[in-house]
Amino acid sequence: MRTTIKDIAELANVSIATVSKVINGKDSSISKKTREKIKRIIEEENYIPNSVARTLVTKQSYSLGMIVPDICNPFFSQLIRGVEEDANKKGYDLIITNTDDDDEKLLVQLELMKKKMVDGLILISSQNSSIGEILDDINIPTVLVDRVVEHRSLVGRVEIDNKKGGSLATSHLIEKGCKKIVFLAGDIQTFSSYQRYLGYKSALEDHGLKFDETLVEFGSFHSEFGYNAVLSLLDKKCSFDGIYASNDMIAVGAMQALKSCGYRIPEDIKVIGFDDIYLSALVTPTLTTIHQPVFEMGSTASRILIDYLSNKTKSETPVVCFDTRLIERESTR
Amino acid sequence: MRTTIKDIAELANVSIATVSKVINGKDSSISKKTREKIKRIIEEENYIPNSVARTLVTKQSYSLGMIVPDICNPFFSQLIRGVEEDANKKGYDLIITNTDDDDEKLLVQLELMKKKMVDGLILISSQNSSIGEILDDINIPTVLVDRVVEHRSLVGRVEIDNKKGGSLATSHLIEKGCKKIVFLAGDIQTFSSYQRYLGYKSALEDHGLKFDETLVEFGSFHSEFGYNAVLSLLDKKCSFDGIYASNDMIAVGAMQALKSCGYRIPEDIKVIGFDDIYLSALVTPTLTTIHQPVFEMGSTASRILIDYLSNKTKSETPVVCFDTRLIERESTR
DNA sequence: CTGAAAGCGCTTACAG
DNA sequence: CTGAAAGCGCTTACAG
Repeated sequence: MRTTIKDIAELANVSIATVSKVINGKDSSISKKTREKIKRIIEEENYIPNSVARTLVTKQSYSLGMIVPDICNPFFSQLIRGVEEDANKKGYDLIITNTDDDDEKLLVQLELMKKKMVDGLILISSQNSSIGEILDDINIPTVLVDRVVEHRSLVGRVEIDNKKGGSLATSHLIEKGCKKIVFLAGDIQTFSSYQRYLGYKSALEDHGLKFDETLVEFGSFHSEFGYNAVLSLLDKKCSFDGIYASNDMIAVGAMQALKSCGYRIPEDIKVIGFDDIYLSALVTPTLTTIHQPVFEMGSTASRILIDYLSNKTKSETPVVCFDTRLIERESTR
Repeated sequence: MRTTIKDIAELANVSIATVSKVINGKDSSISKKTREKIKRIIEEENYIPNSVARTLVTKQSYSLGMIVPDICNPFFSQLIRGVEEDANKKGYDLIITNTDDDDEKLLVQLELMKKKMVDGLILISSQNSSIGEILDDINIPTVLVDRVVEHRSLVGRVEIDNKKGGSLATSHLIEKGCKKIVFLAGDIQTFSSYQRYLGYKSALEDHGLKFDETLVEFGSFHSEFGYNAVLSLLDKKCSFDGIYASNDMIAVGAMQALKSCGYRIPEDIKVIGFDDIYLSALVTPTLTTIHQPVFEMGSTASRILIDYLSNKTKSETPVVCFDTRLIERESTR
């Protein structure tokens, strides 16, 4: 049987209340002698307090839930690292789940977070209109990253200016001489992707280029989509000289397809991505992209959430918007 | 205030015992009428049972702990996906932490798992001699992936034949004409890396090549190590015509360094990795590597663990050893 | 068919 | 300086 507070109390000939006080450092009133005796016994017995019991009475689990679309996308694994960095430092741990952009899964996972009594939630969800209501029901303090869903337990948002980033990317291709720029949108239902799409359109307009909807492809955020979309465009004899992808995974898939069809990057077709995952510096040619400070975004999300949990003063909901910047690499040089 | 079982009981005019029974499907003795009434009220109130309270009494949390070195390495994020696939299907969720190969962190995380009452553990730890004792203390049913640490709560292992894989990789380079093969070992303290090292040595011997310790570099499992190790070897005017890296991240870093110094892959120097993470098919040239069925390894680890938790019959500790195979790509063609 | 009561391992307000 | 007691939200053996 596992050692409990009762065992420690018996061994020390004190009450469990006294043991509890020294465990929690509320021992200013406890004599030095008993305090040290209890500490010694805890040490000897390798006693680890049961935080499940503790959570039940204090209503604080010191766990945060983190729900991401896909842990295998380096953008999200880095984001997790950022959250972890801040949260662990403050004594919180993380329960992480993947939605695969599936709202059914999201719902199950939100209920899981409720069951497990997480103190707060860091969420990169879908944007479906029903999500707001569900979050209202669940009612756990939530920080959104790169998403916008209004609901009553929202305590902060961390984001970048996706429209500006999209415009930056598109303008860069135009300045490099591209006239017919494909946009690989990924899932346009996603807030950030839609904003990047708007940025694409506005940059075209700013430079006097006509928007051509046959140059836009919709799909998911994986490299397979980029690969297949490019093949399908080439198959349709669509001609283009630049590709702007909504994230780096898509861009990398697109580059693969181009190379397999004998196109040279950047000579024949230039490619730009979005996110600046480490992968983009490792592929050949290295990928020009829009950098997001992803680690910092994660730690900021955690900081906002834990600040809220510590103060419970629901002041203005903070929205932190990070700057993006263009990282020019070989794929557009 | 959150809805509790007491609220539901009051609304239904029954005792909490009765509500508990219908929640848990132990309602064969409950009249259809009360059962349906209770279900309706649960629905109406959006009642989600508090699993923290449940865990405290049943001693089952339906959570598994999973401790990996680095969630950002695609090998581990894929492994997590494999575990998740099996575990979620069976009603278990995951608490995931990163050790960064730091034993201090590992210790804290093991205590966390104990505190949180996880039912079992899937562990990719370091191999330090003290870990066995610590695991004895912690005493949570554990499945090890790609590691060997004897302890009393070990319930299974999932692995590959790393020595054979290492030999396969090295032999491939030799058959492709390499005479001086560098081994980028990563952290040789790691069981799998050491086995891969033994495979390297034995393949050299089998082919009548002399082992040369100046061709072996030790470090970590990141691309930075591969990059720096190659630069340092070149700096020392060390000559070589093949590189075998202990994982793909290292190999990719090594390729970068080679390319930046003007070497052609595979014409001047051939490169082979280990793991077959998705990245290896995306870099240029594409990377020859030793494939591990990582997703399946994850789901198998989960299956073994949950089987044990369901039966508690500690029969023979199962050890599942998966086959590896060579994936030939451009980097050795 | 239903419920009262004990108990899981803790914390905390209160009494002495 | 220390402890008895109530309570957190559940489950379960038992009684009726």
